[in-house]
Amino acid sequence: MANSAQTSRDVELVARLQAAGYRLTPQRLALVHLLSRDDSHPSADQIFARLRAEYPTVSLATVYNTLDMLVELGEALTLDLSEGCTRYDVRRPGAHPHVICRVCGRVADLDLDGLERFVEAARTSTAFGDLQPRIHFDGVCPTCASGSSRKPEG
Amino acid sequence: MANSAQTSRDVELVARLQAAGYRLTPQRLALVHLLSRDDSHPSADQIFARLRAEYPTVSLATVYNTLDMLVELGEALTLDLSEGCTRYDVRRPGAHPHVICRVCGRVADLDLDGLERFVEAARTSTAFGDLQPRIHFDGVCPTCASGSSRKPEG
DNA sequence: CTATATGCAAATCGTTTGCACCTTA
DNA sequence: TAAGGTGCAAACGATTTGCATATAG
Repeated sequence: MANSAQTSRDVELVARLQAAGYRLTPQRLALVHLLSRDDSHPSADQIFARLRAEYPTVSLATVYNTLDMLVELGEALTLDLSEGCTRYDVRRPGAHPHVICRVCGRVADLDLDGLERFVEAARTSTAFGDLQPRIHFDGVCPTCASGSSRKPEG
Repeated sequence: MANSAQTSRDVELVARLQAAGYRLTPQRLALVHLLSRDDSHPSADQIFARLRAEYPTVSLATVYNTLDMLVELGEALTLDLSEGCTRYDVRRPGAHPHVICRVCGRVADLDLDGLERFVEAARTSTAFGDLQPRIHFDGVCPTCASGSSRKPEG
């Protein structure tokens, strides 16, 4: 247990899984442990690769299964950022805006004043009901903007 | 020409293509004509099917090529709505919010007061630069909410 | 013990690509 | 006629699925 300090999110997730009647398999525990500490908004593939490093027998199918399970429980947020793959936010499962760097793909959470007001404006502007916001901004992160690995403009 | 009345968008697009040095092939003209009148935010597949109805020899590859071309010219907006395929908005190419029905997939444009203010708030809240908003809301359209084809709640 | 998970490999499906043949300008 | 497009079919890559084996409770 030396290298597996637990975060409160970690404990919370395990409790949720158990409460929902899911079996606590080693694969799930390892995944939850990893995800509760990872704020990079990783894709399934990235999660798979990282998990494999400490757990060489896990399969990609199990990663997908567990992610689906977390999404179902409302404990994971899916991000469709037009990259060709879905990325996941397990640390902050409530819907919130993100920024993604169009050069390197880095994703960051965004806390915006006026978000509530904005969503409220949407609710009163459409006949559609039960609205859930999906908000992100494409941009260029400071590292890429400073030309570290690629020029800022084409 | 009886059934091919032109919209101003149609004419505008043809002019843009020509000005950009693209050849005006029959396939491109048919596609542009169709897209400039279609406000359903169709996917490439749907566009392909509709185009085939009047033009049985077009290929899906040409549909993708032409869409890419329009996106490059800034004349088409891509929408990634977590449906497993990209949808396109060629009628209003400027970035704007959308609503999508999570039951039937219908998409509608959304005009929101305070959008500028909101985007401005985002620009001042992150170190990322050159932000482009990607905003949509999942919801339930009036038709689906009224239970026409499925119950509103699980 | 047995319902549930896992791992593997094959299947799916949207999108992209390679290439020989056409066509616009 | 020559640069650029087209259609077809094969290739790709993310995700899903079927199924025999393993295991949590």
